[in-house]
Amino acid sequence: MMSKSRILVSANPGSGKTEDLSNQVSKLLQDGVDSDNILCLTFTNKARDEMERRIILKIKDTKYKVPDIHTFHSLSQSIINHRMEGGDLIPERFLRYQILKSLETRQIMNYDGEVLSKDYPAIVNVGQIVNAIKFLKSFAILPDKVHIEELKKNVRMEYNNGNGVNGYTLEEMEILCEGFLDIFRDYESSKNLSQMDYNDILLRAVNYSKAHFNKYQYVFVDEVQDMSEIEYELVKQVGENVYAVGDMKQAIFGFQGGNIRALRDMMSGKDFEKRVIDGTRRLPKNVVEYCINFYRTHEPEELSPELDHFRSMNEKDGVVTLIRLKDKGDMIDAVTEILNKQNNDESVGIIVRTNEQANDLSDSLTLKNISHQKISGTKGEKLWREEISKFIGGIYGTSDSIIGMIYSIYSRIPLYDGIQIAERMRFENDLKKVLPRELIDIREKYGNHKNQLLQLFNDYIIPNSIALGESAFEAAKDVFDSLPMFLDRFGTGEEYSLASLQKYILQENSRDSVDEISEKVCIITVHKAKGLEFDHVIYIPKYTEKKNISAIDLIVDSILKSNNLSYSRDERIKEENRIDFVALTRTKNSLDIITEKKSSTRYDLEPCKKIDFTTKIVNNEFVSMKDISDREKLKLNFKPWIRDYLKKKMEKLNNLSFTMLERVKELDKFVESYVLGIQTKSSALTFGSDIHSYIENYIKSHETPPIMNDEKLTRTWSNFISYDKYVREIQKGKWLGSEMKFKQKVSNVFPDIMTNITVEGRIDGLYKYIEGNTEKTVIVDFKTSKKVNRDYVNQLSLYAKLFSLENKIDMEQIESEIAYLSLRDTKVNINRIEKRWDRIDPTIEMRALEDVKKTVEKFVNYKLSVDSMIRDILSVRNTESNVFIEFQKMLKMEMENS
DNA sequence: GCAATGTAGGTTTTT
DNA sequence: CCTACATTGC
Repeated sequence: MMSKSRILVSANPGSGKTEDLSNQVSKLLQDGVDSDNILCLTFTNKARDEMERRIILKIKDTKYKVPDIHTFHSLSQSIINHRMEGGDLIPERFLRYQILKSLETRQIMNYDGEVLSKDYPAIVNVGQIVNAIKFLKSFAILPDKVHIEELKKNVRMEYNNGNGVNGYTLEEMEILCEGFLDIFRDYESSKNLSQMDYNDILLRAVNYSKAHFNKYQYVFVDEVQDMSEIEYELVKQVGENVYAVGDMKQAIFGFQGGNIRALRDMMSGKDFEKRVIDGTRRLPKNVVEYCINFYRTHEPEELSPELDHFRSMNEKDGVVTLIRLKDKGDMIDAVTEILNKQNNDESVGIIVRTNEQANDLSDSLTLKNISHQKISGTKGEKLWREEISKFIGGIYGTSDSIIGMIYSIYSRIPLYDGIQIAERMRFENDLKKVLPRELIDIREKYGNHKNQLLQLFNDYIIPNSIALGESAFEAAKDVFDSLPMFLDRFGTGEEYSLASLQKYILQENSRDSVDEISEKVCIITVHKAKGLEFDHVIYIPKYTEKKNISAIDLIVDSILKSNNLSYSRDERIKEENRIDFVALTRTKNSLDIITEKKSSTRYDLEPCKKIDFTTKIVNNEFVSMKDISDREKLKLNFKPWIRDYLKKKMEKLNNLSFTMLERVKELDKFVESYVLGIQTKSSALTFGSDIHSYIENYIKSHETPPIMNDEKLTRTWSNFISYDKYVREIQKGKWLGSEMKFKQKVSNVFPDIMTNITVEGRIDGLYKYIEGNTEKTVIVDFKTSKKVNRDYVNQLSLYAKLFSLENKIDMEQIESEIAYLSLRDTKVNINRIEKRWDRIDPTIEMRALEDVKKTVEKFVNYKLSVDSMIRDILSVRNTESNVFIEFQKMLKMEMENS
């Protein structure tokens, strides 16, 4: 083989890449090359095992030793170990937590930790930054290679060319650039010498092998199209002769640094001898034709000479079917119908684009009793981490967090008992009198979260997780494994707190998946399906055309650019085509593509059969695995109580507040706060109440607040001072009071609502001024919200009405004003906190009062007819509250069984 | 016909 | 989280 030292083999899907590699290896051995001089490299452990299996098969009857077969990471690890520089792999949770901490303490964004941990794509969040850091490091870019002025210049250029980021001003972006660099630095310096992330392993190996490392004579690389810049570097350093096999059309790991540029260079340059493997054994004729057509249609510019060699050596014709759904909800029925037609002995791969799709589909198939396997991602464990966090919160915390713990699944308290306990806790200070004995014991025994945390996991959380099922156990074990590193790093000093521990626990982690395919029907993402084949494939794509670049992507692109590297937006679109190509080429027989009709044109190519599918069954309600098992359990001892409880609870609620009214519009929150008694306090709330009490003291007794060392507090306060100036000097007004409570009968406020309940409001500030000959009274509500919100008008309209009734002043003489003291109209914290005061227009105010009236009516109706409330509770979707879901589920069952 | 309300979507993929 | 667009209600 090695007439020339570097060979690049282009191999179409199913053409026998691994087979070719193992053949070449055994040929070398037969030619007398020593095993020790040969190295095989793969990307995944799975591929490594497969390669080993094939080679052993080839040489099993010979005297040859199996050569080194490594993944890129295991090779790197062995190089590092060789240099006595071994280290610990840092859990990704650590990485994420570190980033969250930097984002928060440096106040880079105008959001608090909870929001920054979620993946709202419009907001620069932890997930985006993790990806960015990993991506940059795959190009060997560390903070010292980020030149801030260059970076900003590139960003400015994009903005000047009209390629800015939606929702971010140039000013924000420039500040964000600095923020990103700070976070990157924080992250790198947070690790000690022995701690490494995946990219550190490669980076260190490259550096060490540069110094000196015994080269292998021959290096074989599988899936060469997925190689990142540093992996390419490593190959060049460890091997003299290179035999690389890959397929550019299957490069789908660009997000991970998979660098098509390296492959393009190899293909176009003269360093490598180019070869192509002929034919495909896997794919039947029609599928091959379809796939060629697909690639040529969507990538007309791409030179892919190996496509001319993409010929089926499979005697079957095969068939491609495009199933066009009228409605997205029909998908499960389409899948079911296809599965029902399958031969039970043959394997079916249901290939999806995202883990979320995989989870949803798997749950639906379970509901239909269709046995299958889901090769899962790691994102399904969020719920369990939340439950662990809530439980720990109550074990180590006080008051409100104990109520949270009572409702957590780990307390093992049934919902009914939980409600009773939460109720009693409001009047009873002695926990021993209300909490179950076991929880009291746990609080006492493991009461110190610094020292007994791991023991608590050992003794209680992990055993209980086992009882809760596999995914609960996986989640708990995963959290447990990553705790020592947290305690070691952050467990000392002032920054250690229950809150920081909970933040750490709530972060996602990525783990190696070890799933082997064992079922005939298998749900799998495209990326995991790479390298696999099935008798039949059902592909459910999720293709989205529109691509607005995100803030963090622009920064990453600009950093690459200033390092003379590039990963263009075009490349992102091309990768999407390749992802489809990989999915389409996994089948040995038939290929079914299921897509919504409106987005089907992309796949409407010859040769394919087209079917328009509409389901006969209408009901496609989402129910999760957990629901099913719980339901079964609950049916065993079922005693209806929720309806009565809700009724009683509603009967007791006889005094409305504005917050309560707001919650009526979001019943999940209403149930949480007023039925279950769970009060959540956010940092925004603390901030708001601090400011409000400063203002109260100032208005009532001219007290000035204590020295503030918080930027946001200081600026907000200074905004209040300018408002005060405006009131006294411009309006010539006089403060009359602050924090004044008013209470009225609802039937006084809204005469056509027949009820005995009352409504209450608290006015933040009140002043009067003279206009012409009339005295005007202004009621003021101070807001520390980031944004102007038109709902506030409703609140003020109600308060104005309450005030006019209480003081028998005509509504005409009352004006209301919203004073925003802490407006931040940007996503990035540009260190500016704006102010504005809105005098409310009387006509708008009247309309707003009508709005309030509707909500009050709704509330009164709920009190009168608990069944109408139940109906609405049952129709709530998309809630984030686990307890509410539990409540809803129980209620539903109760209603169905009564 | 317009306002109020609901909901999708903003990629996402993983050694 | 925030916006844009679709659907529903009066």
